Amino acid sequence: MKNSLMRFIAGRASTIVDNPTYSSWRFYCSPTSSSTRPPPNGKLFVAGLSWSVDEKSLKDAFSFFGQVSEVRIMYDKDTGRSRGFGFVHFSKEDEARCAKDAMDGKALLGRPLRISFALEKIRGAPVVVPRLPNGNA
DNA sequence: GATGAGCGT
Repeated sequence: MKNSLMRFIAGRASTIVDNPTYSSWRFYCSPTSSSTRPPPNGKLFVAGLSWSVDEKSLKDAFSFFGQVSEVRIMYDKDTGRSRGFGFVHFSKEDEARCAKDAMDGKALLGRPLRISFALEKIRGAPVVVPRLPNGNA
């Protein structure tokens, strides 16, 4: 909470970093934004990350919008550097909505963030080819 | 020593 990452998100909140009063944080999150239908999973796909952003920085940044349950950044297996995108899991879908609407398009560590709702990625499950029971291949 | 749209073991 006392990380300086907040300053990259909201530049005007530089004085609130060490203050417990977050009265200046107005993210205009519509509680009932029924205009769009987000996937009710609460998972966010965060791309456009800088290559020097790690998971704890992301979680620290997104924790202001809600309770982040999981943060995953994809790193390259060869170079070990981040691939520039990751995933943020929120406890509530409204918080994910809030974080997306608030952080999408804005810059984190100098690079503009591109947030969208994550897809339903099944772990380790390759795309199963639906075999029709007709047997005609 | 670089790069920059994207959907994950």
